[in-house]
Amino acid sequence: MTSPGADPVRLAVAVEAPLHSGLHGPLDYLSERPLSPGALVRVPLGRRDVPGVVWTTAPGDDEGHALKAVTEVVDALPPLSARWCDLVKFTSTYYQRGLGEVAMAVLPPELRKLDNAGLASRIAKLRKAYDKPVPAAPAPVRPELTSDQADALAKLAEVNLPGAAPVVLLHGLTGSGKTEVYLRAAEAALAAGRQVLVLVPEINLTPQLEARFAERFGGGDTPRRIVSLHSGLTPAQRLKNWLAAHLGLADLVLGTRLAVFAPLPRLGLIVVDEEHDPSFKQQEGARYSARDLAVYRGKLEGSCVLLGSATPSLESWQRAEQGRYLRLTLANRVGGGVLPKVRLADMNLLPKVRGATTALAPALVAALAKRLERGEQSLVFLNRRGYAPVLHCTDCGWKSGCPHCSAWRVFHKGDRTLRCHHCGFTQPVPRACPDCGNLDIAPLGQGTEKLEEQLAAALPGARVARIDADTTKHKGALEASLSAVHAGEVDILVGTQMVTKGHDFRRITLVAAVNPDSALFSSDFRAPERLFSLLMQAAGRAGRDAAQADRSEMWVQTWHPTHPVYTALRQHDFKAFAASQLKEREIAGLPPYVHLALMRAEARTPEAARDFLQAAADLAAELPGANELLLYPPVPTTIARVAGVERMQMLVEASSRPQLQRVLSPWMAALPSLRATHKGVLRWALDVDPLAI
DNA sequence: AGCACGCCGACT
DNA sequence: GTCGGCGTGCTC
Repeated sequence: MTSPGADPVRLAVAVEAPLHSGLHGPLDYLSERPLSPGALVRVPLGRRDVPGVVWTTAPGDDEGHALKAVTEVVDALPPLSARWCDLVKFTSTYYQRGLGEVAMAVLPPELRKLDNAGLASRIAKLRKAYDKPVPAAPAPVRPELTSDQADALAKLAEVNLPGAAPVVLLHGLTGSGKTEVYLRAAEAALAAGRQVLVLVPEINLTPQLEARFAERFGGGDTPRRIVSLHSGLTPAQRLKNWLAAHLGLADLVLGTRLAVFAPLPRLGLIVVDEEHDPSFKQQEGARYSARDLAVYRGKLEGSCVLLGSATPSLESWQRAEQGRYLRLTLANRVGGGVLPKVRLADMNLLPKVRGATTALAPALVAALAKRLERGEQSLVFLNRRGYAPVLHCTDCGWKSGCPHCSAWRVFHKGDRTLRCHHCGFTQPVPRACPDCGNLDIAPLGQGTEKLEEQLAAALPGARVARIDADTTKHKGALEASLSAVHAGEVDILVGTQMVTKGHDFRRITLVAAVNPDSALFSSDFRAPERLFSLLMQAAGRAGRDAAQADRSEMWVQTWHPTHPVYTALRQHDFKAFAASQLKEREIAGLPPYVHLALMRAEARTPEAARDFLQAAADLAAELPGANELLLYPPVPTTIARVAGVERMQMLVEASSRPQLQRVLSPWMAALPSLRATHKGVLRWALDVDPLAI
């Protein structure tokens, strides 16, 4: 193989080597011929043959020990760009995961299995399908811009100069036409010959937005190729779309968080829709925030990043306040519609019946009845499925706990089961109390099943339907329920938060949140922000039809009517809410004023998990820069035991990102040594910038 | 994490 | 005799 005079080249290759193996960073191999960084290869690792990405190359003077040779060079694939490698490297160091692990996790799984020949044939097929002439489609009709949209786009054009790579926060309330701004910004990027990346929080939201982009850019004189990237695609489809992006054949890539790693040779614009959405944070492996990586990638690629939301994250909002992001505002609904009037039902003022407050405020029932009379629809929202969150024995006090988790099992009346929503443990409802035999076991609290009953009882004759994870388990069930709503076969729709996102119910003039207070007292410091966002989103479901907008209402039942969340909601005032929340975060010493990482450990016993975390803290305290950190004592996680595994966590705080980052690498490198002395620990994980603590 | 080696118990 | 249980150790 070796031609005379050609020296072997030494390569550092990023391969998937587990963290605990002690193999960090790329591994060294030899190649008979020079290879460029970003090339896909197969290399021997132990007794296996694994895929890897060439990271760096160096002249081949060997330093003593013999290196193994690369098994295969996947020439068929053009090398990944230096910028792509930079994004992967950043993700690896910032979120503390192995370089190769990150690189392999963000490549399509199918790619790792293919050899040169297989890949070459896929690529050939893909190129042929484009070359094919596209049937002529009518040129798109572009809607007239509102003055808000026109202003925003003018300002965007002012800052989006070549090389400027601005980050723009588009604050636009529901129905104000954010999508049209995305479309126009995309149009400009496409016209300049660049590719556009659009990130959405959920797979369900991709088809809708994809259709909007296809309608605008799929036809006309220069039809554009649009592909989607998310985990719902078949492996073959995902590979195909990924290749189309990488080869520059796709002009628009639309996808969920993993699409932030799509290789795009001519990237010109990144749109992050609903940028505040928690789904952008990956919750396993490298726990990256796709929104934050999009901002980093924009800088890297010299691309404009457009972050859009009706209720921006406080992190993005603060950066806009500081002038680091440009803020553009869409304050009015397209077509002159108004947001529904918000009405608070103060539960403290309701009379008690047999010591208990009625579940539905009479004023809300009256408002629902009015909708029935007028033939309009209502949406009643409760973020808790099942009939009741817990059963209890009125005699001995027994409660329906889960034997494997530190959580209650939920009573589902539909199939008469007790179900644990954390580990899935399900049993038939006992006829009598398992502890004392008493026959009087009663449900406590309220879920969507019960709410459905209560509404039917309060409004005889109303056609009530329920949409939640339980009613939509079977394929097509969600679509069937939604079309029943659209066909006007339902008067009152009961649902969990899955009904609050995206759907365009034209005949709904009332949205009610029955028990939103529960979110206010969760351990999650972002709970008020999330609740506000959720309620704003829910409010946006009402009065979508401009003709009905003025008599649309959002009802909120609450025991805390003076809470800032509800005050701000009533005034539709995100700015005031953000200001008050940021003030609170500053006083409490929470992000974005401090920077956090959360170390979690799982073990058979809480003591083993705690001892491990304590030992990890002792290790951290020895590292240079440790005096800049605040290490909190280990505490049990919110649900301490899930499926028989005990979970503890330890918070690490620093006043700046560099201070935090400085200690993380040596700390994570030192941890595997604790395995020997802490054998009870099943696993540990670090979450940088955790969503909840 | 894989994947193999290795050193003990129950089967054709 | 060997098939296979999973403890232990290694991977540029």
